[in-house]
Amino acid sequence: MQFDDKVPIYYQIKNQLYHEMITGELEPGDKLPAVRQLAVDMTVNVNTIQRALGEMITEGVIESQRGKGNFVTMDHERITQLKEALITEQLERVYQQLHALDLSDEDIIASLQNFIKQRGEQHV
Amino acid sequence: MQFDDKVPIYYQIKNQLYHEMITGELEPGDKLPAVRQLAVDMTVNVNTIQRALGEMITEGVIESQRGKGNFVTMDHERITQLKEALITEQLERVYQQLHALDLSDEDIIASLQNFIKQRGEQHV
DNA sequence: CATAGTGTTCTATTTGACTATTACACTATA
DNA sequence: TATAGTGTAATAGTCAAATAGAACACTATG
Repeated sequence: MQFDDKVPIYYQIKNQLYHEMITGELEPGDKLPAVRQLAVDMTVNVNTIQRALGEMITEGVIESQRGKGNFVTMDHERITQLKEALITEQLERVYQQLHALDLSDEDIIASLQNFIKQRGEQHV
Repeated sequence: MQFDDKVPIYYQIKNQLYHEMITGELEPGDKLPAVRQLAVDMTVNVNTIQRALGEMITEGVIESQRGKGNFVTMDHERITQLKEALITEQLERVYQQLHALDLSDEDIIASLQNFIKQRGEQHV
């Protein structure tokens, strides 16, 4: 896995796992790979995995069972909330940033539409 | 100035200065505040300012004159390129992130439009 | 009950970011 | 030419993130 060296790795791991939970790659009740396996997969130290999981356990999206493994919460509602929160967070950020670059609301939408359009043309 | 503790401060300072150059708060040829003044304004150490400016000097957007001060490049073209690059960077990132959250191209545009609409209603 | 597979905890070490402080180099000007 | 205002550089110290490695606690199972 490749990381952005401007953001803590444990933080990026959290986001990665969030994504898997939201896209359904990981479903409620699913068992996560063992921490040592995750560490290997992500070419990262076990402690770093533990740090990411620790926060997610505190947040209630993952439940840990000593000796058994780590499991995605059965609380579907929580996953839904998580997705909404992540989306809003992203939109909020890009809005703030582009607004700071002097783009109006209309400019922002137009530039995104244009970006996606061009992207579509490139990736055919 | 408030910083996001997930990203290096010197990096956020660079972005702040970029923004000022792009919005016209700082124009080509303008003299920047003295490094010690910037340090006070941003409640940050001089070395941290220096680190940010150092990179911007390397990039060619700021020119330093020992004993005189730091100045925004006279190269308008460079500023324009900078703005384009920053916008694309933001769009690229939000697109990747929302795409990873299973949103289609249409979903992404719709959610942004909806976000801006709701925001407009709130901030009246 | 031994063993393998889990999560958990702890200590030690390294690295990058940031701060604090001081000194140095150059420019403008009273 | 002295002084104030600038950028530049160097040293030392603190802190958080990450790594490495070991040990411990619990569960399942042959």
